Amino acid sequence: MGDIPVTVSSIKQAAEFTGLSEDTIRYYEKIGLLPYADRKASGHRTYSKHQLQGMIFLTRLKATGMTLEEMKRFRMLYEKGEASLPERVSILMEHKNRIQNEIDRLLETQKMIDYKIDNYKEVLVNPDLNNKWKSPYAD
Amino acid sequence: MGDIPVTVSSIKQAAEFTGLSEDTIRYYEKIGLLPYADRKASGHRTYSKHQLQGMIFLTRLKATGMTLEEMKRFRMLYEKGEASLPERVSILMEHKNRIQNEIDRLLETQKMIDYKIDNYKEVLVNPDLNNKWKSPYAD
DNA sequence: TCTTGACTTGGAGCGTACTCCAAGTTATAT
DNA sequence: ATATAACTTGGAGTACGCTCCAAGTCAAGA
Repeated sequence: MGDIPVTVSSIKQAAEFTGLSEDTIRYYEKIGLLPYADRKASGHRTYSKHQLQGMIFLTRLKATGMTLEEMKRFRMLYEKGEASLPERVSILMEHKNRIQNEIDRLLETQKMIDYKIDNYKEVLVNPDLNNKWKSPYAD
Repeated sequence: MGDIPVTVSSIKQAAEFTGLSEDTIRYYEKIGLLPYADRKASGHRTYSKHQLQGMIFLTRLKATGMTLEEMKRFRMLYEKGEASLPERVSILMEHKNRIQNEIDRLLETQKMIDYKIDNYKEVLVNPDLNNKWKSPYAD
């Protein structure tokens, strides 16, 4: 006995679930980032829970700076099956490293902003400081 | 006695120092994100250390997701002088919050990637798991 | 049956942030 | 003096990631 395809969602529901717009989902399919979706007899797209979860994962990758091209490459590897697992692992690890670098940069900038806010607050309390003492980033 | 203008850098040196391209610096000036730069008699742009530091600060804001429009607004306030200090502080604090949210999202995604990599590694060790047990994000 | 809303396709258009180019001027090294 | 590099301007073009539209089909309730 074969699997029963559990294709439950319309594109509208998929959009609600993933936070993507319907247009964006169609666009992703058009550029090959998402596989050609199953259609009902009417031609309307239909999505399984599994596919929706895959889409959510893609949105996480996108939200953390992966380009559509890289995501597409990742999906292509997935389609190739198990033999591509090591390469998929290395793509994910590389992306994780990029995320770490991004976090480091964000933390540094937060510090810089704190420093600048402190300067601003000192000037607010004692405006004379504004011209007498200029720190880096004090402008 | 007036200040001696310490305008030392060419646009090329400014580009090297800030990591922006020369074209980008000219573009920023064109859209009003950077003030109209001082020129030498020849018409060539010239930048002071102070201006270079301001540019570096802008690159930090940009690298952490601030749009050129927001940065422009920040600079406009700066031009208005001290009266705009409270508003500048609030812009910076808001941006700092956005950075924090971004950091949180990045950390979450890192966790998700770790989870997925772990699944992949289990499948690599025992390929039978690939079809028998599908976790979320396992595709 | 009729109407309203959801969906389809292909393609055009858009916002952001550059990036490149042409034609001309200025600076510098030999 | 001359060649080469650096710079100027205005404007056109590009890359990415959507977003919108027109014209038509399909679905579901009154």
